Amino acid sequence: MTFSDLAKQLNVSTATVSRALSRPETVAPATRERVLEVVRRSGYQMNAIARSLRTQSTRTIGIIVSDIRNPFFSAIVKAVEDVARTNGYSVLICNADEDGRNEEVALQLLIERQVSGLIHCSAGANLNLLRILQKKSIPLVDLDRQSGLENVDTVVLDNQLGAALATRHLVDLGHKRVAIISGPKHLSNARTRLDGFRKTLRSAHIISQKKYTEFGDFREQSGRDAAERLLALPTPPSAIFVANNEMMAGALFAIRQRRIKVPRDLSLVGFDDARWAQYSDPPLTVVSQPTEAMGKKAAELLLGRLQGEKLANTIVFEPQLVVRRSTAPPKRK
Amino acid sequence: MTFSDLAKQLNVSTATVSRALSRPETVAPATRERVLEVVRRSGYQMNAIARSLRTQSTRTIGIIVSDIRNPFFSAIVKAVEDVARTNGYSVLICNADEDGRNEEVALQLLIERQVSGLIHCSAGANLNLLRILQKKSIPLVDLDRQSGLENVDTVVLDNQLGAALATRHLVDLGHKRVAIISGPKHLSNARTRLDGFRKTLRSAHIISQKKYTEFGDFREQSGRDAAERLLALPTPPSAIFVANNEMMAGALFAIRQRRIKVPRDLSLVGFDDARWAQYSDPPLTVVSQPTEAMGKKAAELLLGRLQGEKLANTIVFEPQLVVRRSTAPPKRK
DNA sequence: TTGTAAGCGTTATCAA
DNA sequence: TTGATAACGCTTACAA
Repeated sequence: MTFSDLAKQLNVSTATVSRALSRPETVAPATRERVLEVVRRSGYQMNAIARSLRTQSTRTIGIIVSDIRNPFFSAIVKAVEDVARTNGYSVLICNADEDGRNEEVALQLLIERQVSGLIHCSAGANLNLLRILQKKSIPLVDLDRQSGLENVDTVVLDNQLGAALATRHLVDLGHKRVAIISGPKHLSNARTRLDGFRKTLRSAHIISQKKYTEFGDFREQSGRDAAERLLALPTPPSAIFVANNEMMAGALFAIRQRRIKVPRDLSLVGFDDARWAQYSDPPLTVVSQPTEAMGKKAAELLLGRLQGEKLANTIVFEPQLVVRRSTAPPKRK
Repeated sequence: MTFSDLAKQLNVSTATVSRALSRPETVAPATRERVLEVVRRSGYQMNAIARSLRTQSTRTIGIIVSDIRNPFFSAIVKAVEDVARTNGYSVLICNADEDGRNEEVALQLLIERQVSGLIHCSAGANLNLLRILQKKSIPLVDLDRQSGLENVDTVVLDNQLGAALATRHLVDLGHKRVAIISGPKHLSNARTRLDGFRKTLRSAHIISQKKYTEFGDFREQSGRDAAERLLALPTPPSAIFVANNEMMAGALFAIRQRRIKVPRDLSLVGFDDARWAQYSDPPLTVVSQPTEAMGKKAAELLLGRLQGEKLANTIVFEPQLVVRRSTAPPKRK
């Protein structure tokens, strides 16, 4: 059923039907009622595709996440979908699985589908593709990870501070052999965390040793592998800072396999307070970030842009250290 | 940039451009190359909205989940997105948050956006809206929860068996005071689990007592409340079967607050093996379900339908009991 | 206040 | 093999 069917039935023009539905105040009360009544009775459903083509607006926001199974990103998606839906927008979701090629495909797709805006929280995207967005003046917000584009709204955590909080805590407990399982070098958030870690050690006059610096890819398996290597060292670290929750899950696996007691033999600080961190054995000390708030903010910035806001904003959220029971002073030798 | 711009530049008609891109074999090799070359150089991006309007096909699949933060659903979404993307489909995601009204809004939205098909894993939807889908012959697959519609593809777990496995395990350990924290009565999966629980108790000649049957809404808070009530009983249960992972998280919270020792004072079996279940203290005994496989299957059934498959399939997956350390024989009095 | 008609960017039919 | 043109279902000048 289309407007023209309805129009025939009502003996009015399609324009009137359209107006009655989209801008009711521009239609005489009597006709308006007549139209709306028939629309209700017939169960007519607007064709949003046709409308989008005509208005050049899909009211759809795209989101690319790097790993939808990571609770950090589910929380983001939830928040984004929430503000989208309540503002009459829909969400096209793409999962890059921490893989740059998937991300390119996704980006391509979203551009073709004419999304009104994009929330981007994924890997080292193809900058050229992202620039296409800008050329088409499709607003973009970088979330959690910075693409490096100019004049882009950005929502991030103060990762440097987060890492510093974690490291400081370890240092204050008396740890000297402090290791890090960092994220991949091409991601801004990983780099900043590593940076905060190093600076804090330096300011405590501890030399951050190369053998205590491992790199993963933010996924579980890599955390496990990195932990294995660390634990196999002749003098293994007495504390590890793991730079995201997925790698922490992997690290825990390795640690349990070796029957290492946390925190007696090894202190552990994680990044991002996934729910399981508090249920874990022992409950994990972590740097927590306000995930839902970040997602919400990102969506709001995007909507703001779509409503004409000119300037790009950068919002920095504050991490918090949540001390639980995976950290303790090091064993004396 | 549009076909007509390209056409002008190339001195061909828009029809030729369209053909060169969509059905290259229908165009003379020479012109084809010429067209493709210009398309590449100009960085032209197809407008999928216009195409959708003309072809009456959006190649978009909608998914309504009841709680995206629940790892069960993130796994589903991941799997669905995966097979969608590799088949040239996009995914419009809606999060109902276990709320029927949100679900209606979402459904409305997805219909207007002309999704090619819908994967439905949410609450007791409005059957009338779902019927609209059928009238428009938009294929629908029920995942995890059955809507009650006829001739609909369905992917479910054998919930009855799952609950039986869990209950049997408890009974075999010698528990007589076995409680359940069930999901809401209006959800098919909740009902079936409760059913399996009751039948198993009966077959073990244990009367399932009303005071040991609590209902939640599959969300964390309700699990916590239900556990509180159970634990406040004059003779509390010696074992609880919690019918989903979110409510388990809540229950755990209540249990820890009361400093009840699991499994010494209380045995616990959960439903769905979220990752945290194995990291929990103690690691949780759970009924596990092959979540990703279920999501994948659902997407495949949907694509099958879109490719012309006539008959509705029902696929039933098998749960497995994973025994960890939250269950033990009851304390002797 | 309403109607007419053009137009959004594709695809598909038909003719050349 | 290619081109002219209608059509998909809406919105919006502009005219009546």
